[in-house]
Amino acid sequence: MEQTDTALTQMGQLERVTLGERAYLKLRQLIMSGKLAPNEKLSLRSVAEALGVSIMPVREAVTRLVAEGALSLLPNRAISVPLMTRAKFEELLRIRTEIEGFAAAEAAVHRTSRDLKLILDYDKDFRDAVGKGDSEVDSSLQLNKELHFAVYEAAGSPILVSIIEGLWLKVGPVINLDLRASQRLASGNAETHHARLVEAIINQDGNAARAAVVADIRSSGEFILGSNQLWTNLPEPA
Amino acid sequence: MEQTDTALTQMGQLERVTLGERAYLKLRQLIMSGKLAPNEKLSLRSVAEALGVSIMPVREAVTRLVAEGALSLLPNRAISVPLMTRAKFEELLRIRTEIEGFAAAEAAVHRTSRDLKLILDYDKDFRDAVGKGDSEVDSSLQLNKELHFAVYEAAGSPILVSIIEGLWLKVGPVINLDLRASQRLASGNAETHHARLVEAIINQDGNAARAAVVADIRSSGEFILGSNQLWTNLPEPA
DNA sequence: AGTCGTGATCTGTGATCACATATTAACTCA
DNA sequence: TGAGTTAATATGTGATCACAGATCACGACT
Repeated sequence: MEQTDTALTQMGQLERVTLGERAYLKLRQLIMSGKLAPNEKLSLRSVAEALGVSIMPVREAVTRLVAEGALSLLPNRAISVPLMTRAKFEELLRIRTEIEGFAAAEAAVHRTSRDLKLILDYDKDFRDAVGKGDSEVDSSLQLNKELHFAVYEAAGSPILVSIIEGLWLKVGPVINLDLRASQRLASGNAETHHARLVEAIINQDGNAARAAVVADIRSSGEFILGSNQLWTNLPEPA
Repeated sequence: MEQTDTALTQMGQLERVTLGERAYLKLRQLIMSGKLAPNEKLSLRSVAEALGVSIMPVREAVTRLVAEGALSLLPNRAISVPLMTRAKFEELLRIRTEIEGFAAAEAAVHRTSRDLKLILDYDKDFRDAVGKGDSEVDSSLQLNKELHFAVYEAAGSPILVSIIEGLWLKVGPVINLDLRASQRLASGNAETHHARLVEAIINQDGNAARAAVVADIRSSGEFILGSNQLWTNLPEPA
């Protein structure tokens, strides 16, 4: 079974992406970027038709997303984007500060120079996008996400990253729906927090990195808590 | 829409458990309790036959478990219980101490008297089961789990609990497979840590609760790291 | 008008079929 | 005896069918 290190052994397996996986990624992206509004309902068949596949792959994707809490399966057999309550949002905020703070601290300590370079790049891209103003809100939100995850990846713990992805998936719709409306108010703080975060990671200062991430999360969280009166009392849509 | 409070309004919805859900719970329990050994392979059709259903519910269950990392989908189209490496086990240990420690601290602060009563009950049951010796290893492991989760539930954060469930699901096979062999060595420490944990929760001392849980996790973790040479280098079975 | 039944339509769930691909068995040839 | 090849079996993935239950629209009756 042993082989000399030929080109064959290095070729790497060509990835098999099933339709279910692609449907999952597509829906996931839609949800996380806020393209699907909370309480929006969707059906297997309509999504399947939109994606040009049968309902089977969609079933698989929806099953996963429901298991992760990114979609909700109402007792009436209806699939919907779960609507956020103030209490749940605050719960997520508490958990995120703890876990993402931990990840940032680990990242600061364990980062490689490669990690650092990536983080610096994303930070620069983010500042550029924000500088361009409202025309780049979508991409600046995207870059904000990529910067955060570049940091979390640097912690060298895939499991931790996947946990955080799950949290962002839950909080994604509200964050993006809200911040897209008025990005400017929050982005000013974001740049400050990001600067502190990057500096902490450069200095490999775990506590400072944690503090910066916590402040960033709290800042955007409080902004949304203050600006959005919608989901405070919204049991049912009109 | 408003109704007087008649028997109809109190009846409560009768829960709808799909076959897929039941298959998921069954497999999940098997995995978490170590009944399925790491690297054990299983097929949709064989599981379906064992459960007396078609493969559809099994597909759904397996899909979820794979998404949670509790099962692994090999590139050869084979479903297997993922085998643990030393590095991954240590990674899980680090994450668990952080997250479960946080949950315990929150629990100590936010617990109600109802929560406390439940925790005390489970603690007593656990000590009883351990006292009965090796005949009760399975139930003492089960009670250990229930005690831990009674604590985590007391934090009042369902999302946090589900995250921890995911971690136990990943770490379950190894833990149970190993501890079942020689429960006695670890349980002595466990009782000590549990006692400290319970006391901290009584006193609503968050830091002490966190320290106790962290010590408990580290203790059992190091026991397994020391006793089990298996998965250090086990790329393939015979 | 307001309420209740009734039919049509749409929903998720489960079973079955179809298929490309892996795994294994048997076999051939050296 | 052993390597290479072929036939057979088993696998996950995807599509389609069947069905119970939910939703909605329309109409009848009070």
